[in-house]
Amino acid sequence: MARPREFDEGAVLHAAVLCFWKQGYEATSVRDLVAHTGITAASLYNAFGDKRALYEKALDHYVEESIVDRIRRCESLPPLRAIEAFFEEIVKRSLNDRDRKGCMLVNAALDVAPYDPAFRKVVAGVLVGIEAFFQACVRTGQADGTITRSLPAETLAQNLLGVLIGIRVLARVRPERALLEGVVAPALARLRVERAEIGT
Amino acid sequence: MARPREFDEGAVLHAAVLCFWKQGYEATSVRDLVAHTGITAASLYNAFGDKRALYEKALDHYVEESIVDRIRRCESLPPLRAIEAFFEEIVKRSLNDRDRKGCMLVNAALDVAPYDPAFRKVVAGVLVGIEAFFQACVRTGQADGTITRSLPAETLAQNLLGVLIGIRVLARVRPERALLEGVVAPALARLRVERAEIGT
DNA sequence: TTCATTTTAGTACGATTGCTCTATAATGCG
DNA sequence: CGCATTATAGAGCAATCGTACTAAAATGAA
Repeated sequence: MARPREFDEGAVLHAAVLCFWKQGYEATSVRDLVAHTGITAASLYNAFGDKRALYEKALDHYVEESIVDRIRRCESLPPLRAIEAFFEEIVKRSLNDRDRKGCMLVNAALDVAPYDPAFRKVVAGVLVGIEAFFQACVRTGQADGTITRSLPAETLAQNLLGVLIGIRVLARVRPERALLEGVVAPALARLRVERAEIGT
Repeated sequence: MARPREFDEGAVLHAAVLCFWKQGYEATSVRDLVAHTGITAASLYNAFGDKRALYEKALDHYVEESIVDRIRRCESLPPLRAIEAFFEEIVKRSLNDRDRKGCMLVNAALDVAPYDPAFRKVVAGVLVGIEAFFQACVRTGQADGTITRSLPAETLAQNLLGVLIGIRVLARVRPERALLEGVVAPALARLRVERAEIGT
């Protein structure tokens, strides 16, 4: 047939994720990518298309192995616990994030989404998925009495999504444990059933 | 003495704000700035220094006339009402933001702050100021009984800051009224005193 | 008026950008 | 073994980047 590839596609994609994640789309040059992936520009263009196409694949890769995976790990827990575990992991990751990369998806929301309708759709779609995860948790919790019914599940889920994004942005500027936990605490406290609510 | 300036410094700064706000720091070229401010590159460098210095002045300008001004307008209201009015304005502005510029400060938090310690300090400082505004409102409201005492003022203020940033980011990708109002609603509902709490 | 000083205008510089081209290398099929 | 096909290597392209430079223009002081 033809000459075989000398690089591992997954490894190259992972390296590309790191570049785009750390520096953003515009600030990452094709030469950066060449240096960090270890393959030449020709191979890169041949295998992934242009810079934009590579970014798209890198973002997909990130979403799949970071966000989708986290949701999968959490959604088997009891509903309230799932939401708590989700945020615990987010706060922990944000505080261990030494070079303050934040979340690549949230970065993409301000970096590429506003200037490219296709990217906006991708980012919006993933955010809808996260919101759906929260909403499913809340709905289940409301049914079994572990989560408050004082507000609709949609509304509570939307609030959780907003808080999540807020933490991810805030952590890149003020990565302080007390602050991040302070942002989360009222959102979680709000989910728990009030004493006055029990039995209604 | 010497030849006088032919341009209005404030007008030029305003045009520069629009450029950086709409496109971000990297994506705005000096030629863009020249085109939109109406002055030449030489005048620009002479009056404001390099691109980075101009961005810094533009960000200051934005913060002063957009954020500081909003806080000033709200802080004369009753505490709970001040917070409500603040978020009402944010949601309204986000929905009227046809080209999805979002908030220049929040944009700066992901655009320049992570890569420039000086900018990070500026952004962090303004965020601390917003948090202080929320905290002052909550504290006053807790004192006069209009805001819940079930959580510390610091924590509630931190949550409000996170929600604020979340809305600003979310609005650039999914500028839907129901979503933005859904993000805010639980945060505000949380502030109000519960029936069970009255008289404690 | 002459001078010192600053702004303006336009051009141009070196560096970097995303991307392409040509040439060579490596494979399986017939 | 050729042959078709794809991958790799590295140089190089036009465009754009931030910035600097030179020359002309406009002022108040002397």
